[in-house]
Amino acid sequence: MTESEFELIATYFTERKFKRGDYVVRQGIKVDHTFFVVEGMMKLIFDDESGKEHILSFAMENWWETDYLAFHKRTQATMSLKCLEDTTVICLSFEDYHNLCAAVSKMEHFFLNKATSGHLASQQRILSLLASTAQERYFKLIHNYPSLTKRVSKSQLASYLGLSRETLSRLYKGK
Amino acid sequence: MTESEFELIATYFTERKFKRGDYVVRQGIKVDHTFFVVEGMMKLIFDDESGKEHILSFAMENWWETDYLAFHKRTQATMSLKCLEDTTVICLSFEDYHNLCAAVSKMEHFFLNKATSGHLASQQRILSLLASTAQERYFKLIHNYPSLTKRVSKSQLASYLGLSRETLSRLYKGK
DNA sequence: TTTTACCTGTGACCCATATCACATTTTTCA
DNA sequence: TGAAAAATGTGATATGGGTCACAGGTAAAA
Repeated sequence: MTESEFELIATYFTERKFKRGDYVVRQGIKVDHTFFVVEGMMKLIFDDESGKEHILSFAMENWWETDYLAFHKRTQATMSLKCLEDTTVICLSFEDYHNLCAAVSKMEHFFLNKATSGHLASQQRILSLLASTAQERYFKLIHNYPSLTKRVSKSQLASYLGLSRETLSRLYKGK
Repeated sequence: MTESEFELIATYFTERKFKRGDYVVRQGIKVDHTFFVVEGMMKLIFDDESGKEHILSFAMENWWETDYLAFHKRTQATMSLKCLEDTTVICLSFEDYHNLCAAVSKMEHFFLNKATSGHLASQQRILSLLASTAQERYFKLIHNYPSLTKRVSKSQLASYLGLSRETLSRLYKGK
């Protein structure tokens, strides 16, 4: 990517800073942007009717995240994006996302790669939900993302894995 | 899309026909192609150590499917793609996939859309595995894909939903 | 530094779903 | 068309993981 391409691309972006606990996207509110994490960490969550929170993903440095369904369908969020740490993001609006793809085919290629690997990762997660026990899923997670387990609480991990914090706590007796 | 674009694109594709029960991709064998379903139906499955089959997706007409992880990483399949009906597919090799994207930016755009919607669908499925009961998942499925439930057996649906066929059978007493 | 909120572990008990076993019906294809 | 294979329903029983409850620990914020 050349200097001039980089400068062009930079004009599409806006930087914003959030505090731990802040919502970047909130359930019920229209989603106009997708966000790139420069520094910090967020979680993409769904709060169900019973008040339970489910974690769809953790977004760390260099990840793009938003409520993609709402972003692409131009609707209200059904999920929220909440900061687990003070976080700096770069914002890209829906319009600019498409303008950028049209203007710079390298960016379209880049987003294709992102979408593909996102799809792959989700598929692997579905597989582990279908085929693995709670224990296997937990050990696979700490094996594949050791840094994650150092940055988030056990309760958060439990919610990501789809189990109760009590059950997670019982999985590593003496481990 | 113009006539000449269409003709160019067509040169990248090869048609193949398979019988019900045939494997299009087989666990352990290198994956060189992605497949577009012209007619028929396939399932993407993972067979675990205990011999249990898990269904990752059903590929019906107009869907692209393969073991994407193996396809993109240029490795052996960890999943299989098996025909549920006699099926006609169009094959696109890894090389041609990239050549085509580079040659025809509309195709790259098209694949970006596919990957994005694939990612969205997977995310919704993860959410339903995390947040919904077996019953809710089953009723959501027949609501969202009524045609699917008419083409595949209950055991296959159970496997897709991540539950035993016995449990599925007990979910619709009087329904 | 103190207060307050959040996080973690653990026991007791419960329930949704799995497993096993068997009978019956439906579909496939030779 | 007839035999073999696959799909389905249903009872009995087992179990992984959830829920509730409480206590002690750790971190954040005023």
